[in-house]
Amino acid sequence: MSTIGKREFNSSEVESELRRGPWTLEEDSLLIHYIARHGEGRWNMLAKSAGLKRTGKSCRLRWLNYLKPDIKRGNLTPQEQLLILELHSKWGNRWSKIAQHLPGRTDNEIKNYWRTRVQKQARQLNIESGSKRFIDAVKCFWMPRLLEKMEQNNSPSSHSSMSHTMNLGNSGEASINVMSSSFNIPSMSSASPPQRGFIDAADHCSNMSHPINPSPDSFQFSQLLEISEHPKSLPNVFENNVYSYPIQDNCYAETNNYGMEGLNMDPLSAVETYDFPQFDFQTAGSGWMLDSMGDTTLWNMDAM
DNA sequence: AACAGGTCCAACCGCCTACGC
DNA sequence: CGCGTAGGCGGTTGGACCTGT
Repeated sequence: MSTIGKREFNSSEVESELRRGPWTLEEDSLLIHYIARHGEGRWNMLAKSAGLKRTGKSCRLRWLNYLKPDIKRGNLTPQEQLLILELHSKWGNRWSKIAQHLPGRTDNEIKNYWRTRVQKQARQLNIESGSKRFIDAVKCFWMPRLLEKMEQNNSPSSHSSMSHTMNLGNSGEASINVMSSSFNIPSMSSASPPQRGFIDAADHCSNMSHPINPSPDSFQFSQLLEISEHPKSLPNVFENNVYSYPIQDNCYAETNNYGMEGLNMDPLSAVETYDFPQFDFQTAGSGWMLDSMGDTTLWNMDAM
């Protein structure tokens, strides 16, 4: 056994001079060209045949997370963030499963997003990120805000709601248009007494019990996104800001109108009327959530 | 300019499962 | 059934980069 840097290597690793750490352009090129000619799979053999001094695992990871042509780069869109939040509330840390529903995004990227942004957010709010409270808080506050942001991005000069229909295709695939103004998120200014905080609002959300079919007066976001655990095909999820998922054949019937008249989505009335007695962030001012939505990423709490 | 602390993400690690023998 | 191997997954880490002082 010998030591290189902080890590110990066994003799076979040293003998075969396996490389570790960042990939060089030359290595990337070797891998890309080899896969272009011979395809993916049999990674250990591939590594040897391609002349790479890397483990098969390392090659696979490099290809899947970085080199594959359809990998999307750059910040996650609000739509993608929204979908991650929803899917995580549904499936937990099943990153690869979640990634299947975000074409071009890798499980690693989603995992990193969750750990660096979402968990950080939860820490700052003193909520366990996997807890029901946090999920409820996400559904009550951040999902509506993301939806609003999506709407703003979609039609920056208008406050009109996006059009929303759902088309069930022949193959069991459906496109779901999201009508942000159609969510009956409990209005904080009316449904909750003053001086109640973020957590209480989350509790309020969690106390809403709904049947599978949304009623005009009550609807939870998760009911909108009944996504098949076994997609029949990789969907183009966010084309033209329209959700498009393969869904189970027997779900959804009435989705184009949730009767959300009177919904109070005004962030000021929803948030500013509250202080947050349980959290330190109340000292940051009442515009914290607005500030957090000012960036392209939801979880920018620098303003706090 | 220099430094410290924080953030982000590519890459690695260990564990698990599937599969072939 | 037991064993070895490959591939896949989620968790963790190292270091480059960014930001504030």
